[in-house]
Amino acid sequence: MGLRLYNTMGGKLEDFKPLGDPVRIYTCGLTVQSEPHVGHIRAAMVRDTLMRWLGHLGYQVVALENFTDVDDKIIEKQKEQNKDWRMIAQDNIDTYLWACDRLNIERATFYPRASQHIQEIIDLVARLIEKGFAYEKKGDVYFRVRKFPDYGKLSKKTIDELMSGARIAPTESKDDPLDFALWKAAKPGEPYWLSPWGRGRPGWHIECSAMSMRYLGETFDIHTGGEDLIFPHHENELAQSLAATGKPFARFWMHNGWVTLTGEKMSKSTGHYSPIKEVLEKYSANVIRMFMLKTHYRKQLAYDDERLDEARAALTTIKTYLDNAANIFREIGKTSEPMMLDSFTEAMNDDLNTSKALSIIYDLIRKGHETDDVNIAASVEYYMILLGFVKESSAPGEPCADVMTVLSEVRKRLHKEGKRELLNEIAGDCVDIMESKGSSGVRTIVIDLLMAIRSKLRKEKNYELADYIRQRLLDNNIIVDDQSGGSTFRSGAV
RNA sequence: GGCGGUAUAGCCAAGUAGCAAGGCGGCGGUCUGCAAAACCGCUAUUCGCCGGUGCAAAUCCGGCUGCCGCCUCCA
Repeated sequence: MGLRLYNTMGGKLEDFKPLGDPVRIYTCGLTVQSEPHVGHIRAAMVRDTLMRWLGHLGYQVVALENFTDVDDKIIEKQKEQNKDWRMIAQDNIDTYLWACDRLNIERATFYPRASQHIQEIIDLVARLIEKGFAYEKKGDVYFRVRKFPDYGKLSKKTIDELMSGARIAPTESKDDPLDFALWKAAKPGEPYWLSPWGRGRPGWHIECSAMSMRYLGETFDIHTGGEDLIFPHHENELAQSLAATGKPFARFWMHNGWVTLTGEKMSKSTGHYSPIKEVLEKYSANVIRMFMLKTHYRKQLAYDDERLDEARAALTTIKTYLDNAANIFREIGKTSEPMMLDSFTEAMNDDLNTSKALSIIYDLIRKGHETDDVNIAASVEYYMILLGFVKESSAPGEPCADVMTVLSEVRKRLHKEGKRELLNEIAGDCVDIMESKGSSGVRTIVIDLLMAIRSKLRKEKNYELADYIRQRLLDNNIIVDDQSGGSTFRSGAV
């Protein structure tokens, strides 16, 4: 059974077969009027997981993620902050991409911006007017919703249902309350571009149609985004695209559940959100990824420090297993045959069931404890990387000032206590360790040396100094574990 | 009001008909100079409530209730 994805259009799981190679994906990115929060990151994480899994299945992927950098809200911000809208947009884009990189979220192939595709937008609007799906009123252009028979199909709404809540803002001059703006006339002081309808700017929705057509073609494979975009954004995007081209638009619509904070949906318009910048100060990329992957992407996800702490604990279990395995096997290496690949594949093929995929990793770890098979450890590592977790490595050149300081303190104390013999042995140990750890970084070598010293001290029952070394390493976030077969160390941070 | 989603152990969370994955926490144990970690074992006779269809239901059908959301800007 191949990949199956839940398609909002149709509301059920469907077999995924791409139109061709590469698979073409469009992700509705941010309207960049304020800082990115955890909810935005979840949407990006879904695209990331999807891209990684498609890559694993052997597909090439071209993914677009847009920035809507000109809209009503950002113009408001410009007035409020007395700061050019372009600078507001750029700041938020910078923060967002910085966060994505920190989180090991694979970059999309392109990040097109609305403001840089005005010509495509104007052309598309003109095309809709020509076909009779749009009309101009006082410099505004509106999409005539009733002209489009399938309107409401994606969001499962009918024209009648929508009518009850529809309203016309006093400034608008639509023929019908349901019609939406494709192009908006500029008011004094607002950014504008010249168009056949006078000075104006794009409405919301039209930029996504214009940019997806420009880069992916009129029909593409998968459209992703947050569930809150289904209506009106995606409904409108779909209507105007279909109306313009007469061809199918996105074949799959994938929508992720939103992130809540204290029980309510995160939303930048209400100010009720956790900025990703702040979250990244408290939690590592891997912890945040674990937090998100533990829950299926279509479900609501409650943001809460307790949940993040729990994710950290869950991640630590895996990390400790891998660290211990690395100590036992010296090197885990890459696996050519990951174990339980069928189960893992089945889980991921089932609409990216990362929750189930993670449970397979834990099953492997339990097996790993029973059998000490290096391929189990290699498999665990393989799956973790496949899910986008960052592998921590002690790369050569890694800063080692912290542990060098500890070593120098220990030497001084040994001098003071007159442990001449031990000091002599250390010189020999140092050479041995360097020879055996050839490819490791200096930091690892220094820690190994400290561990060797400590073992000798423990044999001499000099627990005071042994405990001192353990404490000083802990101060530097290195945890020492004394096990029956010998002592090991691991990094405390995850 | 209309529409959509959701309800599984102390908490989080998979599971769409055949004896309820996994994680966190808790409890007990092994190891141990101490500590920590690690490991092992235990931790839902039951899946919001009521009714129905099946040999069989957390899973299907009907009704009810709670929570969240959309219908206006939102990932």
